Amino acid sequence: MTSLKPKATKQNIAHGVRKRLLAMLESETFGPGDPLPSERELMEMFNVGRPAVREAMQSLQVMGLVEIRHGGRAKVAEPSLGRMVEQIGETMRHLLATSSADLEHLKDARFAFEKASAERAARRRTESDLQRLRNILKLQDEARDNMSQFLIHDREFHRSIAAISGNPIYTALSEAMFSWLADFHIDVVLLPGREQLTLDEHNEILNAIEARDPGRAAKAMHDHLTRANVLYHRTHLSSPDQ
Amino acid sequence: MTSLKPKATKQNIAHGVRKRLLAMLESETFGPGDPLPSERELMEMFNVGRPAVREAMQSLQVMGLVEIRHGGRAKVAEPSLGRMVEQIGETMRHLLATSSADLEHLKDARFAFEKASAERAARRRTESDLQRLRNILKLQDEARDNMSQFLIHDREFHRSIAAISGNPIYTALSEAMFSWLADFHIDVVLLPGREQLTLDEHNEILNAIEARDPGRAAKAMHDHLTRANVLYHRTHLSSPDQ
DNA sequence: CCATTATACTGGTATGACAAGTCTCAAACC
DNA sequence: GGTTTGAGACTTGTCATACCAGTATAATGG
Repeated sequence: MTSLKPKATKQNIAHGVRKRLLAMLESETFGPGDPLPSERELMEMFNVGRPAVREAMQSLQVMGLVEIRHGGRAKVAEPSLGRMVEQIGETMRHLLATSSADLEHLKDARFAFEKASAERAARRRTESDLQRLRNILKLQDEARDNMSQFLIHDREFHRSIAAISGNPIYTALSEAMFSWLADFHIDVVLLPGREQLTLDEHNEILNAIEARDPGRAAKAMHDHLTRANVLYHRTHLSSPDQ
Repeated sequence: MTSLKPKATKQNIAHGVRKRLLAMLESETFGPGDPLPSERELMEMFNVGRPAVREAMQSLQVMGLVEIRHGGRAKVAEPSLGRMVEQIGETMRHLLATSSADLEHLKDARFAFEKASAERAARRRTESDLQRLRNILKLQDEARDNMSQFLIHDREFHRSIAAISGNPIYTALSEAMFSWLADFHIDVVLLPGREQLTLDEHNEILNAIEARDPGRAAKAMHDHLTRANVLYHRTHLSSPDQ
């Protein structure tokens, strides 16, 4: 018997079961919403114990590929970027909680991303896009006395700019970065008493996008985020910015 | 009957256990490398059964926060971006396998990311950075007859450009996007017989970075990726499935 | 002293039992 | 007839137990 085994026993049984289940999900036999076989059926199907099946299913749930409900059969979930973001959200929260350096890196990455997003929006925006942005800004203006509501519209403004790209990855990333940073009370853009400044900057971004001027849009976004970040540091840390 | 519940009930016991374990990991009592209590100890500690403990630990392993070895105690892992990428790698693979549209979106996002990366590299590059890039290009040139080796150096070239940013998020994302796309035989940049073209384009990117010309670097990167993508489409359109 | 082995750990898996939630469908009610 | 309700048969959730399979460590023999 040759000792050349390219596969051997990968890690554990559950891992093998997950692979087979993944193959099933990628085949044509299962589509989003379809119910999966019960755990008992699967353990007979794969000749493994229930723990192995449960572990594999649990793993698939964490991956966002199936939806498990107590008492009912698991259903095939529709793969979505939003679910993936949810998947790594808690991990990211833990990472940021234990490493303040990574928090700065994430803020920096968001800068670059939002700038690219604004540039792209300035190139691709349609009339309806502008209409939506204007509406959001109007709602945000009306909510300037309601901090939490004001923040919701702020988030929506950035999200919509990302959405104009037409690439759902942009939207998901915008949404994700915002919520990750918000978890750490870094509202990125907002400070009490500065609502008017935020609104003015948003307006400048909107004008640049309306004018189809990518460079101006990028600069407006950059100034917007930089100003907020500097203010944040001065207020919370009193430490100079790079 | 008014049913106003602030979602106090946990999903399941394992979820609660995971939360308590997470709190332990974020406290000062545990640092990277420290061994965790055994499953038996944890089930006594939390007054739950072993499945609940196992499920929670499994979840933490998927999140990349602990390392579980058969026969030994679990250890606290050092949180890292690389591990997070690994975490969502398989999910991403599945997502791309079931949605060809998202594949295009990912390629598009990579374009924008690599452009921003090149811009930033042109602004921040040091002499040692240039030295490293030149060395990689030299190795890639020498490996032009070895396709797999050629590709490794290609990957390293892009990774190094991202690394110049000084932000590990850039590096991790560059690595991740490259490997995700590579899984689908989209080598993004490489086609047999076009090695010299790839080398020339890499050289132009390097020159732009050396000249500290962000715009030129971005354009060079854009042309590089666009050319590769167009070639890819043309090749696969005219040839049957492979 | 070092290498080897025996043993007491650890996690991995299987099984059975029961609790708790969900679904189905037929009986009961209006 | 149409709607509600509730019993029963599913399902997953959890636990307890036992045993298998690796690992680490102490005891043992050179």
